[in-house]
Amino acid sequence: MARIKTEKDVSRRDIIVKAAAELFKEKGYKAASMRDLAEQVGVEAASLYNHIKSKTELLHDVCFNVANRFFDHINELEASPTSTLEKIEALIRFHIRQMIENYEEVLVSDREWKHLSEPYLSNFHNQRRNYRKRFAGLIQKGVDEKQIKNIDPSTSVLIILHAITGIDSWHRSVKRISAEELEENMVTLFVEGMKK
Amino acid sequence: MARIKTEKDVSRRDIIVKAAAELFKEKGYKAASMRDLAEQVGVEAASLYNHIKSKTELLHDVCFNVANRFFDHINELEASPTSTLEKIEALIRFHIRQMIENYEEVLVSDREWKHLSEPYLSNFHNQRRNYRKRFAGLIQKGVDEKQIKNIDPSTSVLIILHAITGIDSWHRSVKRISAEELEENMVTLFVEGMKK
DNA sequence: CCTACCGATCGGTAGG
DNA sequence: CCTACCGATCGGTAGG
Repeated sequence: MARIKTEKDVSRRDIIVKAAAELFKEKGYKAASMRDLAEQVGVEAASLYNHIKSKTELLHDVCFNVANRFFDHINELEASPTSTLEKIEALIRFHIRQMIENYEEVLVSDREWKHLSEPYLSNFHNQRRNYRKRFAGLIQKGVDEKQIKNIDPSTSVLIILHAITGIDSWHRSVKRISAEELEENMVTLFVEGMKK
Repeated sequence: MARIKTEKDVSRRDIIVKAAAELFKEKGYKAASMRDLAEQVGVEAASLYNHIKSKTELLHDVCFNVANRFFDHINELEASPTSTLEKIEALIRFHIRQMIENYEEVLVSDREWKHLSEPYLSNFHNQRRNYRKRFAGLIQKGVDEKQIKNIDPSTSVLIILHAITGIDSWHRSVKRISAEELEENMVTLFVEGMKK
């Protein structure tokens, strides 16, 4: 008789993936051991394998969850009837919010994806380049429309994306400014900095 | 009879440290093995230990070399008779140039320092916080002098520093813009973005 | 600088 | 979900 997946199976797995994201973020993928993860979840290391296939599968899940979220957003955005500058601002705001609400997964996806194994490694790498190319395309359009200073689009994308991942320390900051303030601070620095 | 260090000893060690920086940058500290490093240097793994004490010592060397360079610079800068805005711009330009000329060491120092062991870990961590506090202090001063928009200084420092480390991909970029263009692009985005 | 080898730790499996 | 355990790989040492 085939085993039927209960809801408990699903949520148990989700707990493991979430804990893995935290652990990978804190220690890095290689330095985080399955025994660490098991301890955090409250089981023996061997028991994890009733819910997952491998350590690399955990990394895969985190990376592609994040990637899919960003792709869904940029697909929607490109189809929307807004101005180029509005699209760029929306893209920046989405990245900031993802970092605020979801920073562990986002950081793991950003920093640890190189530890993926093939064919997922190439796949992820290509998606990443595609996304950045589309982002740069929007900035190029803004330059062409003379709404944005004459800056190099792909460099700007790199700078902006890395700047946003930089706010991870904000989470641990003692005298925290609010998420709203943070977002406005960043948009000021970038969008105003780019505008003609 | 005590062994006397010849010049060849010194340069051999330097070669190992340099190769370690490249390897740590490429694979991450944990994923880079001493056997990888030995292969790159062209000896057996055991032979490395005639020149170094441990793997962690290599990381220590890279991290503190970089940290010292930045500290020397900010010390000199703070003592110089220039305006606040000039100091901030000089600081940004120094970071950019370090990334362009020296990016492997800088990136390892930035990304892998958490794998240092005590007491160096705490030491490095404190230095890092001190440096950023002084950088934020300069921005605060710029705000007080009404030369800079009313942004949160410590958030701005985070954003700026991460943005600059973001240009590491620029090294691998196909249609490279020049280092000078890159620097001007970044200064445009930041300094202009901050100015009132 | 090499050969030989160590104890520890890793991801993962067998079997219940 | 656990106990018991595997082969591989790690950083590092001994001895020459």
